[in-house]
Amino acid sequence: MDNGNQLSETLEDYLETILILQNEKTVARSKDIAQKLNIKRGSVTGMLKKLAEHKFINYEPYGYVTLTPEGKKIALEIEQRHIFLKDFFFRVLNVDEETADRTACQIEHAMNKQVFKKFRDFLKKIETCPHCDIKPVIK
Amino acid sequence: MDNGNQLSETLEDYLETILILQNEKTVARSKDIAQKLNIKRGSVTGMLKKLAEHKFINYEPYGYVTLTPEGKKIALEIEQRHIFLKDFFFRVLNVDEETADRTACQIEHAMNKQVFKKFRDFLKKIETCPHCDIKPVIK
DNA sequence: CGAATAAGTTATATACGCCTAACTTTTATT
DNA sequence: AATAAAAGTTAGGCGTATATAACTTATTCG
Repeated sequence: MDNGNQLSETLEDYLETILILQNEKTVARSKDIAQKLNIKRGSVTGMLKKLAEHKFINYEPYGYVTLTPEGKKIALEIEQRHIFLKDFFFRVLNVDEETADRTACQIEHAMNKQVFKKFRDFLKKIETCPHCDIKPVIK
Repeated sequence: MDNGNQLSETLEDYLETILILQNEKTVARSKDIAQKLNIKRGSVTGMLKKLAEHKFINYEPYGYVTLTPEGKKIALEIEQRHIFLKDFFFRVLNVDEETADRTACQIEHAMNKQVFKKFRDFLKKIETCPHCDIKPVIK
């Protein structure tokens, strides 16, 4: 079925994870990707190949994984949504951190750019309201 | 993998659809479920069996499908979230209706009861704020 | 350096949810 | 009632994403 060039949630999660690992430890390793995503090492390889086919990552067998500019763009987008949404659930709605994180992780794929922007703008607007007294969402 | 008795998004969608069809046409038929979910008739049968195994629906081959009390409870829950979320995206955030609906359809599965309640209470609170002047979300 | 360990890969298998096509049952038509 | 059409089912297949286990390559350390 034609997915309109749209990445699956799973592949988006891989890109996000690779970005986080790059930031945390300078390089993303297969083992660490597996650990973050809570899957086995063996399952990672095939996905990396798929991401490489789409030119979202640079991948050499037994080598380190890095994001291409295109991959990084997507990863940053997803990461930004994740951070914002988690913060909203955690700080504003007062959901426990683990649930906030898990919920953000799913919703970040469901909101497209347009919807996310509108949601962010909406919260920006009301967070300054003295009457509502909303705890600020970290930008 | 143990899913902790948690229904998949897909099965939740089936329950929601069956509920909607019951309301629209008094009975849910395989053909209409397929149409609503945008899948083929042949794909529905297996899922109905699965839902019947879980005791979420009453299912007899070639018969009508009805929700069990347990199934209805879940369906109502999901439907409620859908209506609320769609309305939020459509009326409050001013997202186009089709996108609002599609986004709600995904997020309704991602927010658990606790998170959804907090989100609803949050919006209830700010929608009354004269300063913010939020268009009301229909209850 | 060379053996042991760690990391990565490959092949095979499984679960899920969909499709298609052929078949069966039910319903409608005359 | 007979037959055609509609609805439902079944069997087999596919794509995605995962697991396991055996194997290969890299790294570490005595």
